[in-house]
Amino acid sequence: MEEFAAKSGVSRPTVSKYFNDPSSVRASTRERIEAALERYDFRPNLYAVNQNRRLTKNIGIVVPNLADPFFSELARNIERRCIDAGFSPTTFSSHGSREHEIEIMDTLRSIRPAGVLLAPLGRSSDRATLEAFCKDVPTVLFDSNIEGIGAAFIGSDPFQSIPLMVDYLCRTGAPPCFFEMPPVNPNANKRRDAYLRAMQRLGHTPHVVRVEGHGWDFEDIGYREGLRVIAEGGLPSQTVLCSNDRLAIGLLAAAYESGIRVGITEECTMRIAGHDDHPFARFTGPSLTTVAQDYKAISERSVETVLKLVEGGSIDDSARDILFDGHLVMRASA
Amino acid sequence: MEEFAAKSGVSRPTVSKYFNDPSSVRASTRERIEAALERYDFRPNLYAVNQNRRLTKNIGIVVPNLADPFFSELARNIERRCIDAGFSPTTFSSHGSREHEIEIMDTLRSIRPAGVLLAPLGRSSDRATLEAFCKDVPTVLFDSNIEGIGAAFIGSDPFQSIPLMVDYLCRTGAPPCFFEMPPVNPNANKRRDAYLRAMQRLGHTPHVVRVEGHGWDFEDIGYREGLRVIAEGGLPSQTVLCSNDRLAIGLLAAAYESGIRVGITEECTMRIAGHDDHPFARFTGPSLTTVAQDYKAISERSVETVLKLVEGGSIDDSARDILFDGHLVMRASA
DNA sequence: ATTATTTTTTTACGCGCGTAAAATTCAATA
DNA sequence: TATTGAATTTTACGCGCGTAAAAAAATAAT
Repeated sequence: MEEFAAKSGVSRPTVSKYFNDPSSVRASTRERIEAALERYDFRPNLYAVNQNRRLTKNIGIVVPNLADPFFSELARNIERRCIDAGFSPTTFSSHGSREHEIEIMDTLRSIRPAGVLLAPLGRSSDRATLEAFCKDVPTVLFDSNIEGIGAAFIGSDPFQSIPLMVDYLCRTGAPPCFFEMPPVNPNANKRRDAYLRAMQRLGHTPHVVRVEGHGWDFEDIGYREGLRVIAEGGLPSQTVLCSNDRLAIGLLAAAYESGIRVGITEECTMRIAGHDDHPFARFTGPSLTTVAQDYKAISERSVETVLKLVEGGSIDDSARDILFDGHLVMRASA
Repeated sequence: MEEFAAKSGVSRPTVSKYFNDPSSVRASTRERIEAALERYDFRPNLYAVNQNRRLTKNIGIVVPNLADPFFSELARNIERRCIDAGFSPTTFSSHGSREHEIEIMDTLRSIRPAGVLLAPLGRSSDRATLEAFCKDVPTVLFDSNIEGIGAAFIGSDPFQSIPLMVDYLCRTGAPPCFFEMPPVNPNANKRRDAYLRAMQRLGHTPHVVRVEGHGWDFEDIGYREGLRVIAEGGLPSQTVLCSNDRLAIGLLAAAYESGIRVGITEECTMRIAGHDDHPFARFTGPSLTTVAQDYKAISERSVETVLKLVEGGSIDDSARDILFDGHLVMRASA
């Protein structure tokens, strides 16, 4: 930087200032630096910069499972917004495991992030670890909430989205049963509760089909348990609302294999709906009717919130928990 | 570290040495450091470490599209192996765009990686950029090759895997046509060529169905163009070998929507096969018959190779291009 | 007990930059 | 032209560590 400053005819601290904020130097100075930049393509050493800055420009993003296209899309969206705001996002995946999540918190500390966007595992999370982390680093939770942790939470409102789907299903055919696996996070519980409430409000008897399974191979659980439940004739209703799209995708596969026609048309004997609008939901056979989460709003608000924290702002209570509405995506399966 | 060294009763350089390789200090010294570590949980500042090391322990991983579970799995596998070898992997996704790929190369330079594992976009890649990069940083290509770039290439052998599938399809029914989109990388071309060759060898007339479409939304292309081709009755054979699984997933959706029964059983009028054993291929309706790439072997060898380069080894010609065999995964669709 | 070897300590330097305070220059205003 | 305030430069310091060379200490071999 010393050399480069000489080449551009300004002092080193001025160059340093330029790289931290080009608009903070006089226009004529800026031109000189940028002219030199063309010729020598100098760039500050990332490690030296981060070692000396009071606060890095790093933003950590943590999702429970990057192999899930839902989180992959969400993470990508968030990354882009961070970059546009002049920050350096780094995404981590907990791979559905508590140990990984803890490991990531440790790694995060070592990169000294200005802020973190965390979609926690949920039930598998180690509360103490996350709590300690959030005390040290400005952290915003998204997708899945853990009470009392993080400066804010941004997600979807199951008590809006689930009734939306239940209403639709009841209006267009038999009232749905609810297909779920042991909950991995609070969302799953809330979705079930929202289902129960919505059914009761409409005067229908709710039926929850809880199948076995653990881990994050949701499709596999939906498929295996779907095969079993169908074979045993154990579905209390031929309209099935699944706790999430991935489970629904598995159940669709099971139905297909069992020779059951799924869909809204006359000749079909079963209806299956999901929740989330998973990127693959368009390409199942039949295409999956679902409730779309508002990716855009969630990622936008999450980044906004964490950046506000980073810049020293505080979150007032009205913005602590933000829940966005989902919207119905009607396709062929229900 | 100064303080911590005092607490553990050894000198700072000794502590530094310990963190670089715990086995490089005497056992008694090591115990004293680790005892102190329990009480004070000190950890070296990542940025200071990386600024001063001749070579960082960073490994860059670049894939064309992390939203594709195929690459997501591959990347995860590679990451784990890097960590186990004592390195710090960071994964980047080009998101299917040339600009992103170039941007990533730039970012990579700034983290001064010891080595890089690169699955290039292929045709959209900027050759000059990659070439320049590989000259500066030990780089191993995987999945998709670009002639003359990188120290080695690790991938699958389409001239083994495609004939495997073609043989199977011909043996069990009508010879397949080949369903492809404009190739995004050399793999796609090689797969088509391998198909042509395999058909000729078996004495059948090959038919390539090339549909329009660009970008990395393969399912969408398979679906939209599938619908069109089916409606126009344009498939030269009712057995279709798709260039990759994602295209096949789209085509399956199109067939379903067109009321065509796909599968190997009597009542089915169409067979569809894919290539890659995409994580979702098990859950399509019907489940997708495909050729599995050897994830494990590819990731293992890729990491081995780049680490060898990093540690100063050189790659002899016999290891420059490594192609692993795929294996047939027979499911319901063909 | 002496020598040879390994490990550790001491000493010293430098990595490439951020940052703070004081001194200086500059452009715009009065 | 004098004044003022902002922008810049100068000066100086420190971040937290790696690393090299020489000196000292501990261990192993003779």
